[in-house]
Amino acid sequence: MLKGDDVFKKIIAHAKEYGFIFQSSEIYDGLSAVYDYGQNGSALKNNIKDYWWKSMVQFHENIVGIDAAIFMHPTVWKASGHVDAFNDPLIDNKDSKKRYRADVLIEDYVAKLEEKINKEVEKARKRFGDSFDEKMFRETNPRVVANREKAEAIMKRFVAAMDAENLADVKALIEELEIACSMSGSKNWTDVRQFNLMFNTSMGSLSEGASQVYLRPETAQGIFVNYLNVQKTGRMKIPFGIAQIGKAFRNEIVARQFIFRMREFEQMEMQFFVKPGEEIKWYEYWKEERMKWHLSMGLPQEMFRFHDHDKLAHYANAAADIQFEFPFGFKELEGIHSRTDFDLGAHQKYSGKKLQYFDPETNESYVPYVVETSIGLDRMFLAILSQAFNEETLEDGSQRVVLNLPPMLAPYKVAVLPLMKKDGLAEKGREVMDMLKYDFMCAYEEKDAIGRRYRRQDAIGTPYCITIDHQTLEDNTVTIRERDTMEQERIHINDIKGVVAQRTSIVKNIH
RNA sequence: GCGGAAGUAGCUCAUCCGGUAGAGCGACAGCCUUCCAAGCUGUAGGUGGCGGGUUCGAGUCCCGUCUUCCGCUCCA
Repeated sequence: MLKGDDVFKKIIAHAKEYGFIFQSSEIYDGLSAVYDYGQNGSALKNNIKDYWWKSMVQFHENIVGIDAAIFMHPTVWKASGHVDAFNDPLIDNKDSKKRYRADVLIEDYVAKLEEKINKEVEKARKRFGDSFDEKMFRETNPRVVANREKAEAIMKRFVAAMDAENLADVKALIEELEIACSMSGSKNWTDVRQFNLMFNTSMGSLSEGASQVYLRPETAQGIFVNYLNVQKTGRMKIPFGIAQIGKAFRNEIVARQFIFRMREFEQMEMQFFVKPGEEIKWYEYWKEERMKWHLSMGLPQEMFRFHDHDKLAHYANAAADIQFEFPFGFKELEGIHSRTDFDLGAHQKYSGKKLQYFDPETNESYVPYVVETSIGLDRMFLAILSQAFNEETLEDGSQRVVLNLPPMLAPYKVAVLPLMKKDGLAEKGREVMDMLKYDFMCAYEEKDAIGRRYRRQDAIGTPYCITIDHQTLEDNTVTIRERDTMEQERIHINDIKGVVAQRTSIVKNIH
Protein backbone atom coordinates (compact mmCIF):
# COMPACT_ATOMS: atom_id res chain seq x y z
CA MET A 1 0.00 0.00 0.00
CA LEU A 2 1.12 3.49 -0.73
CA LYS A 3 1.37 6.01 2.07
CA GLY A 4 1.27 9.73 2.43
CA ASP A 5 -1.22 12.53 2.65
CA ASP A 6 -2.32 12.46 -0.95
CA VAL A 7 -2.90 8.76 -1.15
CA PHE A 8 -6.19 8.78 0.67
CA LYS A 9 -7.48 11.44 -1.70
CA LYS A 10 -6.33 9.39 -4.64
CA ILE A 11 -8.11 6.34 -3.30
CA ILE A 12 -11.31 8.29 -2.87
CA ALA A 13 -11.02 9.69 -6.39
CA HIS A 14 -10.25 6.27 -7.80
CA ALA A 15 -13.20 4.77 -5.94
CA LYS A 16 -15.48 7.26 -7.62
CA GLU A 17 -13.93 7.19 -11.06
CA TYR A 18 -14.11 3.43 -11.34
CA GLY A 19 -17.59 2.95 -9.95
CA PHE A 20 -16.82 1.76 -6.44
CA ILE A 21 -18.14 4.53 -4.18
CA PHE A 22 -20.32 7.51 -4.93
CA GLN A 23 -21.47 10.12 -2.52
CA SER A 24 -25.12 9.75 -1.69
CA SER A 25 -27.48 12.02 -3.61
CA GLU A 26 -24.54 13.67 -5.28
CA ILE A 27 -26.62 15.57 -7.83
CA TYR A 28 -28.30 17.30 -4.92
CA ASP A 29 -24.95 18.27 -3.38
CA GLY A 30 -24.69 15.08 -1.44
CA LEU A 31 -25.81 13.97 1.97
CA SER A 32 -23.19 14.25 4.65
CA ALA A 33 -21.49 11.02 5.68
CA VAL A 34 -23.67 8.83 3.49
CA TYR A 35 -22.24 6.98 0.52
CA ASP A 36 -23.51 4.66 -2.20
CA TYR A 37 -21.72 1.65 -3.57
CA GLY A 38 -21.47 1.65 -7.34
CA GLN A 39 -21.34 -1.21 -9.81
CA ASN A 40 -17.87 -2.37 -8.83
CA GLY A 41 -18.15 -1.36 -5.20
CA SER A 42 -21.26 -3.40 -4.58
CA ALA A 43 -19.64 -6.40 -6.23
CA LEU A 44 -16.54 -6.10 -4.05
CA LYS A 45 -18.67 -5.55 -0.98
CA ASN A 46 -20.80 -8.59 -1.72
CA ASN A 47 -17.69 -10.68 -2.17
CA ILE A 48 -16.36 -9.57 1.22
CA LYS A 49 -19.71 -10.41 2.78
CA ASP A 50 -19.73 -13.76 1.07
CA TYR A 51 -16.27 -14.62 2.31
CA TRP A 52 -17.11 -13.59 5.85
CA TRP A 53 -20.37 -15.49 5.83
CA LYS A 54 -18.75 -18.62 4.55
CA SER A 55 -15.90 -18.31 7.02
CA MET A 56 -18.24 -17.92 9.96
CA VAL A 57 -21.36 -19.88 9.07
CA GLN A 58 -20.50 -22.41 6.40
CA PHE A 59 -17.16 -23.41 7.88
CA HIS A 60 -18.48 -23.74 11.45
CA GLU A 61 -21.08 -26.36 12.16
CA ASN A 62 -22.02 -24.67 15.41
CA ILE A 63 -22.65 -21.23 13.94
CA VAL A 64 -25.84 -20.34 12.11
CA GLY A 65 -26.89 -17.14 10.42
CA ILE A 66 -29.98 -14.99 10.68
CA ASP A 67 -31.29 -11.80 9.17
CA ALA A 68 -33.22 -9.80 11.74
CA ALA A 69 -35.26 -6.74 10.84
CA ILE A 70 -33.88 -3.26 11.27
CA PHE A 71 -37.01 -2.17 13.13
CA MET A 72 -37.29 -3.61 16.58
CA HIS A 73 -39.57 -3.18 19.54
CA PRO A 74 -38.60 0.08 21.29
CA THR A 75 -38.09 -1.72 24.58
CA VAL A 76 -35.15 -3.57 23.02
CA TRP A 77 -33.19 -0.35 23.18
CA LYS A 78 -34.20 0.36 26.72
CA ALA A 79 -32.95 -3.06 27.72
CA SER A 80 -29.72 -2.67 25.79
CA GLY A 81 -29.00 0.65 27.47
CA HIS A 82 -28.99 2.66 24.26
CA VAL A 83 -31.99 4.83 25.11
CA ASP A 84 -30.65 6.10 28.41
CA ALA A 85 -26.97 6.16 27.70
CA PHE A 86 -27.08 8.16 24.51
CA ASN A 87 -29.71 10.77 24.81
CA ASP A 88 -27.90 13.69 26.31
CA PRO A 89 -28.22 17.43 25.78
CA LEU A 90 -24.75 18.67 24.83
CA ILE A 91 -23.28 22.13 24.82
CA ASP A 92 -19.87 23.36 23.71
CA ASN A 93 -17.80 26.15 25.08
CA LYS A 94 -16.70 28.18 22.10
CA ASP A 95 -13.45 29.34 23.67
CA SER A 96 -12.11 26.18 25.22
CA LYS A 97 -13.78 23.92 22.62
CA LYS A 98 -14.75 21.77 25.53
CA ARG A 99 -17.99 19.83 25.31
CA TYR A 100 -20.26 19.40 28.27
CA ARG A 101 -23.51 17.74 29.04
CA ALA A 102 -25.91 20.60 29.69
CA ASP A 103 -27.72 18.65 32.38
CA VAL A 104 -24.44 18.07 34.20
CA LEU A 105 -23.57 21.77 34.11
CA ILE A 106 -26.90 22.67 35.65
CA GLU A 107 -26.81 19.88 38.18
CA ASP A 108 -23.32 20.93 39.23
CA TYR A 109 -24.56 24.46 39.71
CA VAL A 110 -27.42 23.23 41.86
CA ALA A 111 -25.01 21.07 43.82
CA LYS A 112 -22.97 24.18 44.57
CA LEU A 113 -26.06 25.90 45.93
CA GLU A 114 -26.65 22.94 48.17
CA GLU A 115 -23.07 23.11 49.32
CA LYS A 116 -23.62 26.73 50.25
CA ILE A 117 -26.68 25.77 52.24
CA ASN A 118 -24.79 23.07 54.06
CA LYS A 119 -21.96 25.47 54.89
CA GLU A 120 -24.51 27.90 56.22
CA VAL A 121 -25.99 25.15 58.35
CA GLU A 122 -22.59 24.11 59.71
CA LYS A 123 -21.72 27.68 60.55
CA ALA A 124 -24.98 28.07 62.43
CA ARG A 125 -24.48 24.78 64.22
CA LYS A 126 -21.18 26.04 65.59
CA ARG A 127 -22.67 29.34 66.58
CA PHE A 128 -25.74 27.95 68.36
CA GLY A 129 -24.15 24.88 69.84
CA ASP A 130 -26.46 22.31 71.38
CA SER A 131 -29.51 24.40 71.10
CA PHE A 132 -29.27 24.31 67.30
CA ASP A 133 -32.45 23.21 65.61
CA GLU A 134 -31.34 22.28 62.11
CA LYS A 135 -34.80 21.75 60.74
CA MET A 136 -35.97 25.09 62.00
CA PHE A 137 -32.86 26.78 60.69
CA ARG A 138 -33.25 25.28 57.22
CA GLU A 139 -36.84 26.41 57.05
CA THR A 140 -36.32 29.92 58.34
CA ASN A 141 -32.85 31.22 57.58
CA PRO A 142 -33.36 33.69 54.76
CA ARG A 143 -30.17 32.82 52.89
CA VAL A 144 -30.78 29.11 53.13
CA VAL A 145 -34.35 29.49 52.04
CA ALA A 146 -33.38 31.72 49.16
CA ASN A 147 -30.77 29.29 47.92
CA ARG A 148 -33.05 26.32 48.29
CA GLU A 149 -35.84 28.04 46.45
CA LYS A 150 -33.42 29.04 43.77
CA ALA A 151 -32.17 25.47 43.40
CA GLU A 152 -35.68 24.16 43.25
CA ALA A 153 -36.69 26.74 40.70
CA ILE A 154 -33.71 25.91 38.54
CA MET A 155 -34.40 22.20 38.60
CA LYS A 156 -38.07 22.73 37.96
CA ARG A 157 -37.36 24.92 35.00
CA PHE A 158 -34.69 22.53 33.69
CA VAL A 159 -36.92 19.49 33.94
CA ALA A 160 -39.78 21.37 32.29
CA ALA A 161 -37.50 22.52 29.49
CA MET A 162 -36.19 19.00 28.90
CA ASP A 163 -39.68 17.54 28.94
CA ALA A 164 -40.79 20.10 26.42
CA GLU A 165 -37.59 19.53 24.45
CA ASN A 166 -37.02 23.24 24.74
CA LEU A 167 -33.25 23.26 24.38
CA ALA A 168 -33.15 27.00 23.82
CA ASP A 169 -34.42 27.48 27.34
CA VAL A 170 -31.77 25.13 28.69
CA LYS A 171 -29.18 27.34 27.08
CA ALA A 172 -30.92 30.46 28.40
CA LEU A 173 -30.83 28.94 31.86
CA ILE A 174 -27.10 28.26 31.62
CA GLU A 175 -26.52 31.82 30.49
CA GLU A 176 -28.74 33.36 33.16
CA LEU A 177 -26.97 31.40 35.84
CA GLU A 178 -23.70 32.64 34.36
CA ILE A 179 -22.26 29.17 34.40
CA ALA A 180 -18.70 29.29 33.15
CA CYS A 181 -16.52 26.69 31.56
CA SER A 182 -14.27 25.27 34.23
CA MET A 183 -11.33 25.19 31.88
CA SER A 184 -11.49 28.60 30.27
CA GLY A 185 -13.78 30.47 32.59
CA SER A 186 -15.63 31.52 29.49
CA LYS A 187 -19.38 31.90 29.27
CA ASN A 188 -19.38 31.79 25.50
CA TRP A 189 -21.61 28.81 24.78
CA THR A 190 -23.00 27.21 21.68
CA ASP A 191 -26.64 26.22 21.47
CA VAL A 192 -27.66 23.13 23.35
CA ARG A 193 -28.10 20.18 21.06
CA GLN A 194 -29.68 16.89 21.80
CA PHE A 195 -27.31 14.09 21.02
CA ASN A 196 -29.54 11.31 19.81
CA LEU A 197 -27.42 8.44 18.77
CA MET A 198 -30.39 6.59 17.37
CA PHE A 199 -32.41 7.64 14.39
CA ASN A 200 -36.08 7.37 15.04
CA THR A 201 -39.10 7.14 12.85
CA SER A 202 -42.78 6.40 13.31
CA MET A 203 -44.48 3.15 12.69
CA GLY A 204 -48.05 3.34 11.51
CA SER A 205 -49.39 5.32 8.60
CA LEU A 206 -50.89 8.13 10.62
CA SER A 207 -48.44 10.23 12.52
CA GLU A 208 -50.81 10.67 15.44
CA GLY A 209 -51.12 7.49 17.40
CA ALA A 210 -48.14 6.03 15.65
CA SER A 211 -45.46 4.63 17.87
CA GLN A 212 -41.90 5.73 17.67
CA VAL A 213 -39.40 3.11 16.57
CA TYR A 214 -35.68 3.34 16.10
CA LEU A 215 -33.40 2.35 13.29
CA ARG A 216 -31.10 -0.09 15.02
CA PRO A 217 -27.72 1.30 16.05
CA GLU A 218 -26.21 -2.18 16.10
CA THR A 219 -27.20 -5.54 14.70
CA ALA A 220 -26.34 -7.46 17.84
CA GLN A 221 -29.70 -6.96 19.52
CA GLY A 222 -31.44 -8.71 16.65
CA ILE A 223 -29.41 -11.76 17.54
CA PHE A 224 -30.05 -11.53 21.27
CA VAL A 225 -33.81 -11.24 20.95
CA ASN A 226 -33.77 -14.30 18.70
CA TYR A 227 -31.45 -16.28 20.91
CA LEU A 228 -34.15 -18.59 22.15
CA ASN A 229 -35.80 -19.03 18.76
CA VAL A 230 -32.59 -20.09 17.13
CA GLN A 231 -31.37 -22.21 20.00
CA LYS A 232 -34.61 -24.15 20.13
CA THR A 233 -35.43 -24.49 16.43
CA GLY A 234 -31.82 -25.22 15.51
CA ARG A 235 -31.37 -27.53 18.51
CA MET A 236 -28.15 -25.66 19.19
CA LYS A 237 -25.83 -26.85 21.92
CA ILE A 238 -23.59 -24.49 23.80
CA PRO A 239 -21.11 -23.30 22.72
CA PHE A 240 -22.76 -22.03 19.55
CA GLY A 241 -22.90 -18.85 17.55
CA ILE A 242 -25.40 -16.74 15.63
CA ALA A 243 -24.11 -14.60 12.80
CA GLN A 244 -25.69 -11.73 11.00
CA ILE A 245 -24.84 -9.17 8.36
CA GLY A 246 -26.91 -6.04 8.26
CA LYS A 247 -27.28 -2.32 8.20
CA ALA A 248 -27.06 -0.23 11.32
CA PHE A 249 -27.55 3.49 11.83
CA ARG A 250 -25.85 5.98 14.09
CA ASN A 251 -26.45 9.67 14.15
CA GLU A 252 -22.80 10.55 14.60
CA ILE A 253 -22.05 14.13 15.54
CA VAL A 254 -18.85 14.06 13.61
CA ALA A 255 -18.88 11.62 10.76
CA ARG A 256 -15.86 11.71 8.54
CA GLN A 257 -13.07 9.99 6.73
CA PHE A 258 -14.99 8.76 3.73
CA ILE A 259 -16.70 5.45 4.39
CA PHE A 260 -14.83 4.92 7.65
CA ARG A 261 -17.51 6.53 9.76
CA MET A 262 -20.90 6.73 8.10
CA ARG A 263 -24.35 7.35 9.45
CA GLU A 264 -25.66 4.28 7.67
CA PHE A 265 -23.28 1.37 7.70
CA GLU A 266 -23.15 -2.37 7.63
CA GLN A 267 -21.96 -4.72 10.32
CA MET A 268 -20.94 -8.34 10.20
CA GLU A 269 -21.45 -9.76 13.65
CA MET A 270 -21.32 -13.08 15.35
CA GLN A 271 -22.48 -13.63 18.89
CA PHE A 272 -21.04 -16.75 20.43
CA PHE A 273 -22.93 -18.19 23.40
CA VAL A 274 -20.82 -19.91 26.00
CA LYS A 275 -21.00 -21.38 29.45
CA PRO A 276 -20.39 -18.79 32.20
CA GLY A 277 -16.79 -18.97 33.31
CA GLU A 278 -15.56 -20.05 29.90
CA GLU A 279 -16.00 -16.66 28.26
CA ILE A 280 -12.38 -15.55 28.50
CA LYS A 281 -11.19 -18.77 26.89
CA TRP A 282 -13.52 -18.19 23.97
CA TYR A 283 -12.71 -14.53 23.86
CA GLU A 284 -9.05 -15.41 23.35
CA TYR A 285 -10.02 -18.05 20.81
CA TRP A 286 -12.03 -15.64 18.68
CA LYS A 287 -9.40 -12.94 18.88
CA GLU A 288 -6.96 -15.31 17.24
CA GLU A 289 -9.48 -16.71 14.78
CA ARG A 290 -10.52 -13.31 13.56
CA MET A 291 -6.96 -12.16 13.12
CA LYS A 292 -6.28 -15.29 11.07
CA TRP A 293 -9.25 -14.43 8.92
CA HIS A 294 -7.82 -11.04 8.04
CA LEU A 295 -4.45 -12.51 7.22
CA SER A 296 -6.05 -15.25 5.11
CA MET A 297 -6.84 -12.64 2.48
CA GLY A 298 -3.17 -11.98 1.99
CA LEU A 299 -3.19 -8.64 3.72
CA PRO A 300 0.21 -7.92 5.30
CA GLN A 301 0.49 -8.82 8.95
CA GLU A 302 2.20 -5.57 9.88
CA MET A 303 -0.91 -3.63 8.91
CA PHE A 304 -2.86 -5.24 11.74
CA ARG A 305 -2.58 -5.01 15.49
CA PHE A 306 -4.63 -5.71 18.55
CA HIS A 307 -5.69 -2.92 20.81
CA ASP A 308 -6.93 -4.06 24.20
CA HIS A 309 -9.45 -1.81 25.86
CA ASP A 310 -8.51 -0.51 29.26
CA LYS A 311 -11.80 1.18 29.85
CA LEU A 312 -14.59 -1.30 29.33
CA ALA A 313 -18.15 -0.59 28.29
CA HIS A 314 -20.89 -1.28 30.79
CA TYR A 315 -21.62 -4.69 29.30
CA ALA A 316 -18.13 -6.09 28.82
CA ASN A 317 -15.54 -7.83 30.95
CA ALA A 318 -12.91 -7.97 28.21
CA ALA A 319 -12.63 -6.17 24.91
CA ALA A 320 -10.11 -5.74 22.12
CA ASP A 321 -10.03 -4.14 18.72
CA ILE A 322 -8.33 -5.40 15.65
CA GLN A 323 -6.87 -2.25 14.18
CA PHE A 324 -5.81 -1.79 10.60
CA GLU A 325 -3.37 0.73 9.30
CA PHE A 326 -5.57 2.86 7.07
CA PRO A 327 -4.01 5.66 5.03
CA PHE A 328 -4.92 7.94 7.93
CA GLY A 329 -3.41 5.70 10.60
CA PHE A 330 -4.24 2.66 12.70
CA LYS A 331 -7.97 2.56 13.34
CA GLU A 332 -10.51 0.10 14.63
CA LEU A 333 -11.65 -2.41 12.06
CA GLU A 334 -13.17 -5.12 14.20
CA GLY A 335 -14.08 -5.53 17.83
CA ILE A 336 -14.00 -8.69 19.90
CA HIS A 337 -15.92 -8.26 23.13
CA SER A 338 -16.76 -10.50 26.01
CA ARG A 339 -20.23 -9.17 26.71
CA THR A 340 -20.95 -11.35 29.73
CA ASP A 341 -24.64 -12.09 30.30
CA PHE A 342 -25.50 -8.42 30.19
CA ASP A 343 -27.65 -8.46 27.05
CA LEU A 344 -29.50 -11.71 27.55
CA GLY A 345 -29.91 -10.84 31.22
CA ALA A 346 -31.35 -7.44 30.40
CA HIS A 347 -33.74 -8.87 27.82
CA GLN A 348 -34.79 -11.54 30.25
CA LYS A 349 -35.61 -8.85 32.77
CA TYR A 350 -37.41 -6.49 30.41
CA SER A 351 -39.32 -9.14 28.48
CA GLY A 352 -40.12 -11.37 31.38
CA LYS A 353 -39.14 -14.35 29.19
CA LYS A 354 -36.64 -16.85 30.44
CA LEU A 355 -33.61 -16.67 28.19
CA GLN A 356 -31.65 -19.55 29.56
CA TYR A 357 -29.93 -22.68 28.45
CA PHE A 358 -30.35 -26.03 30.06
CA ASP A 359 -27.00 -27.74 30.20
CA PRO A 360 -27.56 -31.50 30.16
CA GLU A 361 -24.04 -32.17 31.37
CA THR A 362 -24.38 -30.27 34.61
CA ASN A 363 -28.14 -30.55 34.77
CA GLU A 364 -28.57 -26.85 35.37
CA SER A 365 -29.92 -23.81 33.62
CA TYR A 366 -28.08 -20.57 33.12
CA VAL A 367 -28.08 -17.38 31.09
CA PRO A 368 -25.23 -17.94 28.61
CA TYR A 369 -22.32 -15.57 28.39
CA VAL A 370 -21.63 -13.98 25.05
CA VAL A 371 -18.44 -13.38 23.10
CA GLU A 372 -19.00 -11.02 20.20
CA THR A 373 -17.04 -10.48 17.03
CA SER A 374 -18.19 -7.39 15.24
CA ILE A 375 -16.60 -6.07 12.09
CA GLY A 376 -17.55 -3.02 10.06
CA LEU A 377 -18.15 -4.18 6.51
CA ASP A 378 -17.55 -0.73 5.11
CA ARG A 379 -14.33 -0.44 7.06
CA MET A 380 -13.24 -3.82 5.77
CA PHE A 381 -14.02 -2.60 2.28
CA LEU A 382 -11.90 0.49 2.86
CA ALA A 383 -9.09 -1.58 4.33
CA ILE A 384 -9.04 -3.85 1.31
CA LEU A 385 -9.38 -1.04 -1.17
CA SER A 386 -6.65 1.09 0.36
CA GLN A 387 -4.33 -1.86 0.68
CA ALA A 388 -4.97 -2.89 -2.91
CA PHE A 389 -4.53 0.53 -4.46
CA ASN A 390 -1.14 0.90 -6.08
CA GLU A 391 0.54 3.16 -8.57
CA GLU A 392 3.33 1.34 -10.29
CA THR A 393 6.12 2.52 -12.49
CA LEU A 394 6.88 -0.20 -15.02
CA GLU A 395 10.21 -1.11 -16.49
CA ASP A 396 9.64 0.99 -19.57
CA GLY A 397 8.95 4.00 -17.36
CA SER A 398 5.22 4.04 -17.93
CA GLN A 399 2.77 4.17 -15.08
CA ARG A 400 -0.12 1.98 -14.20
CA VAL A 401 -2.75 2.16 -11.50
CA VAL A 402 -3.71 -1.25 -10.26
CA LEU A 403 -5.93 -2.69 -7.57
CA ASN A 404 -4.12 -5.74 -6.24
CA LEU A 405 -7.32 -7.13 -4.77
CA PRO A 406 -7.39 -10.64 -3.41
CA PRO A 407 -8.64 -12.49 -6.53
CA MET A 408 -11.58 -14.05 -4.72
CA LEU A 409 -12.86 -10.57 -3.82
CA ALA A 410 -12.40 -8.86 -7.18
CA PRO A 411 -15.62 -7.55 -8.79
CA TYR A 412 -14.74 -9.29 -12.06
CA LYS A 413 -12.79 -12.51 -12.01
CA VAL A 414 -11.91 -12.50 -15.66
CA ALA A 415 -12.05 -10.20 -18.67
CA VAL A 416 -12.42 -11.57 -22.19
CA LEU A 417 -10.56 -9.47 -24.73
CA PRO A 418 -10.39 -10.23 -28.45
CA LEU A 419 -7.15 -8.80 -29.72
CA MET A 420 -9.03 -7.14 -32.57
CA LYS A 421 -12.62 -6.76 -33.56
CA LYS A 422 -12.17 -8.18 -37.03
CA ASP A 423 -11.09 -11.50 -38.48
CA GLY A 424 -13.65 -13.34 -36.38
CA LEU A 425 -11.81 -12.70 -33.12
CA ALA A 426 -14.77 -10.85 -31.65
CA GLU A 427 -17.07 -13.75 -32.44
CA LYS A 428 -14.65 -16.16 -30.83
CA GLY A 429 -14.46 -13.86 -27.83
CA ARG A 430 -18.21 -13.99 -27.45
CA GLU A 431 -18.06 -17.78 -27.45
CA VAL A 432 -15.52 -17.75 -24.66
CA MET A 433 -17.59 -15.19 -22.79
CA ASP A 434 -20.69 -17.36 -23.03
CA MET A 435 -18.71 -20.29 -21.79
CA LEU A 436 -17.46 -18.48 -18.68
CA LYS A 437 -20.22 -16.13 -17.65
CA TYR A 438 -22.31 -18.68 -15.79
CA ASP A 439 -19.42 -19.44 -13.46
CA PHE A 440 -17.69 -16.11 -13.06
CA MET A 441 -18.34 -12.42 -13.17
CA CYS A 442 -16.87 -11.67 -16.58
CA ALA A 443 -16.11 -8.46 -18.40
CA TYR A 444 -16.01 -8.28 -22.18
CA GLU A 445 -14.23 -5.53 -24.10
CA GLU A 446 -13.32 -5.26 -27.74
CA LYS A 447 -12.77 -1.53 -28.14
CA ASP A 448 -9.37 0.22 -27.97
CA ALA A 449 -5.85 -1.10 -28.03
CA ILE A 450 -5.25 -4.24 -26.03
CA GLY A 451 -2.84 -2.48 -23.67
CA ARG A 452 -5.40 0.11 -22.79
CA ARG A 453 -7.94 -2.58 -22.03
CA TYR A 454 -5.48 -4.36 -19.76
CA ARG A 455 -4.96 -1.15 -17.84
CA ARG A 456 -8.68 -0.60 -17.47
CA GLN A 457 -9.04 -4.05 -15.99
CA ASP A 458 -6.05 -3.42 -13.71
CA ALA A 459 -7.75 -0.30 -12.42
CA ILE A 460 -10.77 -2.26 -11.19
CA GLY A 461 -8.71 -5.19 -9.98
CA THR A 462 -9.70 -7.90 -12.46
CA PRO A 463 -7.17 -10.65 -11.73
CA TYR A 464 -7.23 -12.42 -15.11
CA CYS A 465 -7.52 -11.32 -18.70
CA ILE A 466 -8.20 -13.84 -21.43
CA THR A 467 -7.02 -12.65 -24.83
CA ILE A 468 -8.25 -14.16 -28.06
CA ASP A 469 -5.76 -13.87 -30.91
CA HIS A 470 -5.31 -15.38 -34.33
CA GLN A 471 -3.75 -18.51 -32.92
CA THR A 472 -6.96 -19.08 -30.98
CA LEU A 473 -8.77 -19.58 -34.26
CA GLU A 474 -6.26 -22.23 -35.25
CA ASP A 475 -5.78 -24.30 -32.10
CA ASN A 476 -8.36 -23.08 -29.53
CA THR A 477 -5.75 -21.72 -27.15
CA VAL A 478 -5.86 -18.31 -25.51
CA THR A 479 -3.49 -16.29 -23.40
CA ILE A 480 -4.31 -15.71 -19.76
CA ARG A 481 -2.71 -12.64 -18.24
CA GLU A 482 -2.11 -12.29 -14.54
CA ARG A 483 -2.88 -8.85 -13.16
CA ASP A 484 -0.11 -8.48 -10.61
CA THR A 485 2.79 -9.81 -12.69
CA MET A 486 1.35 -8.96 -16.12
CA GLU A 487 2.74 -12.30 -17.25
CA GLN A 488 0.88 -14.40 -19.76
CA GLU A 489 0.62 -18.06 -20.46
CA ARG A 490 -1.14 -19.90 -23.20
CA ILE A 491 -3.81 -22.36 -22.21
CA HIS A 492 -6.52 -24.29 -24.00
CA ILE A 493 -10.01 -22.82 -24.02
CA ASN A 494 -11.33 -25.86 -22.24
CA ASP A 495 -8.93 -25.26 -19.36
CA ILE A 496 -9.91 -21.64 -18.70
CA LYS A 497 -12.73 -22.49 -16.35
CA GLY A 498 -10.62 -24.77 -14.21
CA VAL A 499 -7.65 -22.45 -14.08
CA VAL A 500 -9.68 -19.38 -13.15
CA ALA A 501 -11.74 -21.31 -10.62
CA GLN A 502 -8.66 -22.66 -8.95
CA ARG A 503 -6.87 -19.34 -8.82
CA THR A 504 -9.81 -17.28 -7.58
CA SER A 505 -11.26 -19.77 -5.14
CA ILE A 506 -11.79 -19.20 -1.46
CA VAL A 507 -10.28 -22.53 -0.56
CA LYS A 508 -6.90 -21.24 -1.61
CA ASN A 509 -7.06 -18.81 1.29
CA ILE A 510 -8.05 -21.21 4.02
CA HIS A 511 -5.27 -22.75 6.00
C1' G B 1 -18.94 21.60 16.88
C1' C B 2 -14.46 25.05 16.24
C1' G B 3 -10.39 26.60 12.98
C1' G B 4 -8.05 26.21 8.04
C1' A B 5 -8.41 24.92 2.75
C1' A B 6 -11.20 23.69 -1.47
C1' G B 7 -15.61 23.25 -5.03
C1' U B 8 -15.11 25.38 -13.08
C1' A B 9 -16.68 19.16 -18.50
C1' G B 10 -16.60 12.10 -16.26
C1' C B 11 -11.15 13.09 -14.28
C1' U B 12 -6.80 16.67 -13.57
C1' C B 13 -6.63 21.65 -14.02
C1' A B 14 -6.36 26.77 -16.57
C1' U B 15 -9.03 31.53 -17.40
C1' C B 16 -4.02 38.37 -15.73
C1' C B 17 -6.67 43.93 -12.56
C1' G B 18 -14.41 41.80 -13.06
C1' G B 19 -15.79 42.03 -19.87
C1' U B 20 -20.96 36.42 -21.28
C1' A B 21 -15.18 29.47 -20.21
C1' G B 22 -10.54 26.55 -22.43
C1' A B 23 -6.84 22.47 -22.51
C1' G B 24 -5.14 17.57 -21.63
C1' C B 25 -6.88 12.96 -20.45
C1' G B 26 -11.42 10.21 -20.54
C1' A B 27 -16.20 8.93 -23.13
C1' C B 28 -18.77 7.96 -27.79
C1' A B 29 -18.58 6.91 -33.40
C1' G B 30 -15.22 5.63 -37.22
C1' C B 31 -10.16 4.60 -39.31
C1' C B 32 -5.40 2.19 -38.32
C1' U B 33 -3.20 -1.76 -35.52
C1' U B 34 -1.65 -9.58 -34.32
C1' C B 35 -0.32 -8.33 -26.92
C1' C B 36 0.53 -3.95 -22.27
C1' A B 37 -2.37 3.62 -21.69
C1' A B 38 -1.32 8.63 -24.34
C1' G B 39 -1.51 7.12 -33.85
C1' C B 40 -5.60 9.71 -37.06
C1' U B 41 -10.68 11.94 -37.92
C1' G B 42 -15.15 13.43 -36.00
C1' U B 43 -18.95 14.07 -31.98
C1' A B 44 -21.06 14.90 -27.36
C1' G B 45 -20.43 17.06 -22.62
C1' G B 46 -20.35 23.14 -18.35
C1' U B 47 -27.03 28.05 -16.28
C1' G B 48 -18.60 27.86 -12.98
C1' G B 49 -21.80 23.57 -5.93
C1' C B 50 -26.39 26.34 -4.66
C1' G B 51 -28.83 31.15 -3.18
C1' G B 52 -28.48 36.25 -2.54
C1' G B 53 -25.76 41.09 -2.95
C1' U B 54 -22.45 44.94 -5.32
C1' U B 55 -21.86 46.30 -10.67
C1' C B 56 -23.61 48.51 -17.14
C1' G B 57 -21.46 43.55 -16.65
C1' A B 58 -19.56 38.36 -11.63
C1' G B 59 -16.43 31.85 -12.43
C1' U B 60 -13.58 36.27 -10.64
C1' C B 61 -15.51 40.97 -5.32
C1' C B 62 -18.95 40.49 -0.72
C1' C B 63 -22.58 37.63 2.37
C1' G B 64 -25.14 33.17 3.32
C1' U B 65 -25.62 28.01 2.53
C1' C B 66 -24.32 22.88 1.07
C1' U B 67 -20.48 19.36 0.30
C1' U B 68 -15.48 17.53 0.73
C1' C B 69 -10.49 17.43 2.73
C1' C B 70 -6.89 18.68 6.90
C1' G B 71 -6.15 19.85 12.28
C1' C B 72 -8.55 19.96 17.11
C1' U B 73 -12.71 17.89 19.76
C1' C B 74 -16.04 13.65 20.28
C1' C B 75 -16.90 8.46 19.50
C1' A B 76 -21.35 2.86 23.49
